[in-house]
Amino acid sequence: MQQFGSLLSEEAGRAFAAAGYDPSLGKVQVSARPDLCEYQCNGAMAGAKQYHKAPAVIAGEVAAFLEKSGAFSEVTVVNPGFINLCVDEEFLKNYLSEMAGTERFGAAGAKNPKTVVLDYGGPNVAKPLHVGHLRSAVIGEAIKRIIRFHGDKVIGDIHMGDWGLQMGLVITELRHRYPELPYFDDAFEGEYPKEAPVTVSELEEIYPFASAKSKEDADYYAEAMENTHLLQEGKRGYRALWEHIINASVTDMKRNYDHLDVSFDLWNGESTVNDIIPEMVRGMRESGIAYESDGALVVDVAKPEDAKEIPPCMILKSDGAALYTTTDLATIVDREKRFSPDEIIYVTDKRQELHFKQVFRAAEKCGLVKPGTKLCHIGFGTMNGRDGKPFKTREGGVMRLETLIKDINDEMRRKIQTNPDITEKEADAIASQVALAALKYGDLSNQASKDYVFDIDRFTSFEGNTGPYILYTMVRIKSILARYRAQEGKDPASLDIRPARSTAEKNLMRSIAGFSQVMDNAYEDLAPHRICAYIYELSNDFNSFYHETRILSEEDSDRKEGWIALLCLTLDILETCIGILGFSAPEKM
RNA sequence: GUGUCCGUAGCUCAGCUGGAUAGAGCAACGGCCUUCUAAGCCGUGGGUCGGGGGUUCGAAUCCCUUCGGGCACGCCA
Repeated sequence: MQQFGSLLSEEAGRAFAAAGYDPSLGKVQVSARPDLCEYQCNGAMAGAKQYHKAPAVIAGEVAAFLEKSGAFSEVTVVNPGFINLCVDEEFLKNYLSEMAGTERFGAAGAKNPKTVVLDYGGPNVAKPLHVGHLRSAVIGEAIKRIIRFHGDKVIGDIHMGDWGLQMGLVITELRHRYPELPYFDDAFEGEYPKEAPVTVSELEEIYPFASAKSKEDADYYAEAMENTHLLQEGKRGYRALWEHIINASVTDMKRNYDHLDVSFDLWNGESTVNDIIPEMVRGMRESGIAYESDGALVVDVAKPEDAKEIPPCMILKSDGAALYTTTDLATIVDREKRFSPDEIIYVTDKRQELHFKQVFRAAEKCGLVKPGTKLCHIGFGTMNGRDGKPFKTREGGVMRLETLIKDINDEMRRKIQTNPDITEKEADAIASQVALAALKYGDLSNQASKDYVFDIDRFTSFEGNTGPYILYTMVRIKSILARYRAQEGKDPASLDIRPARSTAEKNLMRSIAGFSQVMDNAYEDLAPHRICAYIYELSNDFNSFYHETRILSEEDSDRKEGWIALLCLTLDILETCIGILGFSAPEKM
């Protein structure tokens, strides 16, 4: 089914055509002046030049036809040539009824479903998840669901950092601390222990320690480089140790991502593609695209139209070792081979923009993807503290994701417990549910590409444009529907909406009608914040309607049923939207 | 230095494919609970859209310029 806006535009287009003008002028949009009208069409002004006529004259001629269309209850022409419109209540009602009975509430959906690989998350093995990993997970998950809702096939890949110097550092430090372990005994030929020699929390301590040490101690650094190399070459003991580290780390990651309701289809990492690097590099060399420069192997990716010359994409270091770029390119090869995707989308910090530009150009130039494959980087901004600087703990350190989530949960539990209807037992589950909404909505309601200020007090507030406010609205609706079911014994979903009788009711209905357009826009721009803005507006419209309407005590059962049906649809839309954003609503809060 | 993104109310943010009087929330102030969750609703005050130029009937939105800030810029990831 069609978008409501385009349905109205089509009506207006017909009127323009009937009056002898280009139908494409009949673009109808939501009015910027709600005090004057509900929708507006500015086509008369746009067409004035083309037809050498005063806009008001054109508007007048078109309006005469619009009045007959049946879609509008009011058509007025205002200088210099605005056509102001109110939608017909019956027309609106019919649209909502159709929505209620249509899959995805009439959102268009993919005509030719694409296959998309979504690369997000990007945690590093042996390093604790910290707040810097939050945005990729939250935004990536929402984008995955937006694309999936649209009907495309999405494969979400966590793309772990499990293969670089960091692994060499950890192994080096372990070797220093526990030289007696069989992994470090080159003569050892037996089976390595099943149990990991270190715990996750120990790993988390080891990495920063080793990293710091490598910066001061050149010999240590060289040793780590060597060990990285040996690992990548496949040294048996190191591989076994590495497996332990991966397993311990992944288990821990899964737990963290579960708490965020973020899940991945693939748990691949940089190591996944290690074995295909040599062949890829050989191909690049043989084609002559990759060449030696200062001892390193590079691919030129500069284009004449660039404002600034882009440095070549480095494939191999002068010592022959692979880099971040190398594994990213090999990952593209792997994805192409396994999924032949139409599009690969990366959700990472925006500071990696240049890196991805280089990788994408190199991939295209070397033919690693089939022509026409879209490679897209969605760069997000930094999460800052209230001082506007990158978010830190009070002591100035990096805050662990777990700590952050716990803080929000605690704060939310404190608030939830003030509701006397909620038992201590229920409070925990409800608190973490609402806390997740607060956290995700706080992030997603901002434009992804911009930096944003993380303010726990603001996000967990139940007032204003917050996750909890949206959930509260939904809880109110749920509560009414539950009471209705109990009182009348009828299924609210079986009822039909009636034409609006008040402004607030009509506003709510008009907001609902805008759903598919919002979803399409969010999909086009891969912009979760549009969905946030939409549900906030929808919630406001509902709350206004709610306030002036006593639903359950309404005597006129016809009206009451219409309202219940409207509530049902409102809730369904909200559920769908927050589901896409990646959180859910409790029954009470 | 070069490139790039950003600058909108005291604070946090929308709006940017050009359209009427630039919108929310927080904070401030004033109303509304014997009635479906007042975690709400209704209202008031608050702005040279960083500055300057240009294009246009019309600019927060497009172009140029300038100031201020973030970020990136071959052997890290």
